[in-house]
Amino acid sequence: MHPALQQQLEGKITLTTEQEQLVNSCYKPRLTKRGEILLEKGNVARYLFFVVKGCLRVFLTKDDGSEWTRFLIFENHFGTAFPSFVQQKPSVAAIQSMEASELLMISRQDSQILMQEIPGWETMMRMGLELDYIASIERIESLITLDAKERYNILMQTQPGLIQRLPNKIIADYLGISQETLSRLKSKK
Amino acid sequence: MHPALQQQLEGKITLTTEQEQLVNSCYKPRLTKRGEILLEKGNVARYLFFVVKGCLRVFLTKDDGSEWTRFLIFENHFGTAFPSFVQQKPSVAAIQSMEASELLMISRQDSQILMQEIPGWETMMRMGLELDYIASIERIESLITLDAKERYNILMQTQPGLIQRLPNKIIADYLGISQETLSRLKSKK
DNA sequence: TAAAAAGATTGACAATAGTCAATAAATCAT
DNA sequence: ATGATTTATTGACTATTGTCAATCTTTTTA
Repeated sequence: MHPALQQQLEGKITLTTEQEQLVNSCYKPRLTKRGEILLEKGNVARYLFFVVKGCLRVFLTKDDGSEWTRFLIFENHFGTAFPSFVQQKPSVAAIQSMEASELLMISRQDSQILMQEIPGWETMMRMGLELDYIASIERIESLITLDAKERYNILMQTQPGLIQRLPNKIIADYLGISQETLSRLKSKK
Repeated sequence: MHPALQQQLEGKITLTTEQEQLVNSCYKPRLTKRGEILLEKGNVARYLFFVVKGCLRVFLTKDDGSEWTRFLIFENHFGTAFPSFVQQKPSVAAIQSMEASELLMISRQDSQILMQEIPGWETMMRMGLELDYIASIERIESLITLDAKERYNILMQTQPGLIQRLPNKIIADYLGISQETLSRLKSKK
């Protein structure tokens, strides 16, 4: 099993040899180039991605060409265009690799097989889901209660690496502001 | 079993008599008055609520007295101050009954007992969680991609009942705008 | 390394939304 | 019903953020 995945399971679940083989057969490795599109808007998100190395972004596009970053997925985290993946319907969001990345990917069907076949796997997934949901609740809170500057300050405190690693434009999208506004915030504070 | 809860389980899970008794012993009924506080900020959210009749709101308060509605929970939906409930830590949000309401409530511990004891219960919870998470992702999208007027129009299309039922102030909080702005949007469109 | 491309900053102005205050309307309780 | 309280609307002004354009900087690539 991939060591990064192994580490992810540590303390949460212990697998028999057969179970480990099943897990291995479900997760497919994938390498991406910087900028590579993993899912186009309008297609169904067939895979859940685990980022071993690199960074993905899930983003929205409008007809006028503007873009909005819905989520960023860093090392040792799972992510995908979630509504599309769960409901297996066309995605409104696209997924792009922000850096040359190393991924493990699993289909919805295989994910369900693991939940059925491996006792404790669904519990692990459910608990992961709870944490993702909590993170998204906290993002909603910051969007409705804070102004742009406060949101930026919090991001700097909680995810300083993110700011160094990604272009301004992406961070601005993620915060729900224009890149010019972000640029001005940075000089002000 | 309460018919509203029964209906909720329909098509998702079938219970034996013993299982049904276990479920019944876990869900406690509660009646609330309009305006009643079910959880104060700073306390741990011990219960997940199922709204049989009425409406709850989960809201944030700041020191200056301003309030923000994080979530609204209507008939036949589950909800609570989720981060606090899952992690059993003090809540930043409070919960209030917006109308005289009829609720069923279950503790985190009892919820876990049901997931352990009843095959399929955790799957049902996990799938419910997926849908809640999707709803929150869509709310994030609307907050970062749409302006106040667009958000209000969508709310009017998707939840017209909500607008008639709740005071302006609450809807404004929920949309992340001031009540004056909401009042102006309503006359404009 | 130089040219080209992409990204970041800054200025000027416009648009959106917030705040404070006054008034009007609706709801509640006696 | 009626006075009291809460809620909603409107006006005037302010603050925040967005847009467009120009310039500067960094990164890529040939």
